[in-house]
Amino acid sequence: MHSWLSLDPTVREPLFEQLVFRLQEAVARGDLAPGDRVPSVRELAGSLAINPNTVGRAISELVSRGVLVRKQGSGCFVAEQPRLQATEADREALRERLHRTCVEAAMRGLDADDLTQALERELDGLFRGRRSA
Amino acid sequence: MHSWLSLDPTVREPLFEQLVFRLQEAVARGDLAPGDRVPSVRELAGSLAINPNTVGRAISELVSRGVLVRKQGSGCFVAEQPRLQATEADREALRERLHRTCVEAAMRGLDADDLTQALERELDGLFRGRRSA
DNA sequence: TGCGTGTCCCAAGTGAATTAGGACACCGAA
DNA sequence: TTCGGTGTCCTAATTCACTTGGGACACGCA
Repeated sequence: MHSWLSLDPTVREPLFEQLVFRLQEAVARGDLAPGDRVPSVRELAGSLAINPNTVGRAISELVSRGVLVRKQGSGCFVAEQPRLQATEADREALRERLHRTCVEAAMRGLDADDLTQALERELDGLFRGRRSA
Repeated sequence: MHSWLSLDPTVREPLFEQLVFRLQEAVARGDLAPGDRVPSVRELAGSLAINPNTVGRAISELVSRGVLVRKQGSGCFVAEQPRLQATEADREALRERLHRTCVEAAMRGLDADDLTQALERELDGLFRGRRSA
């Protein structure tokens, strides 16, 4: 179960951040649809062999982002209606992230075409059939 | 001096990684051209108010990436000839980074067009006049 | 009522990052 | 040659986030 989840303890990225990303990835890909119930904190902790507190921290992060909602006594669920519109802070964060990606890529011999093509492929895999307008 | 440098101690990103990126950014923008001398370890440490060892670590990272070269007794310089071609590992790292960026963006209400446009703007600012082929 | 759920708290261990101080080898100019 | 500036390396100590372990409480549902 939870085959869409797997954490790497050897990487420097904190476990809770890895879990945050994995859960977002599952939602983005549709493995977890709006309204779906997320495995319980203790269940996730058991199958991932990590501490329930660490799972709870990841869940809290996603709740604060509006990706998940909590129901005291019942469990956590994927938000029924995903974020409608991004904030200016979100767009600024995206710019900063892409800026870093471009600089790192340029220093490793990659050019503009490499970046454009790589992004296109990623978008094809993720937004297939949901491209806006 | 060194107006192209500024570190933020409040952010969780390690100082030496921030410095690595800032130096790469300076090279990518042309603030530091191939052959230019980088301020000395002790000078940089002084103006940034950080430990010389931390600066040395950042320099070492860039030397191992081929961005800088060291000259014992003279100083560090921007490599005369930048990386010619990227390795497969570089491309894989780029894919992974873009994948994360796309998932994060999707969870915040941004769509494919937002990503494409943001990348285009970034490339315009960075690769202006150097687009390949 | 009872069980499973999320939530919260506190203490301890672990590891990376950073600092501090010192020492050495090399280059170039006086 | 001498000397100052440079990169390089080492060790110790500090700081802080992450993670764990254990326990406790409130809530919802059968």
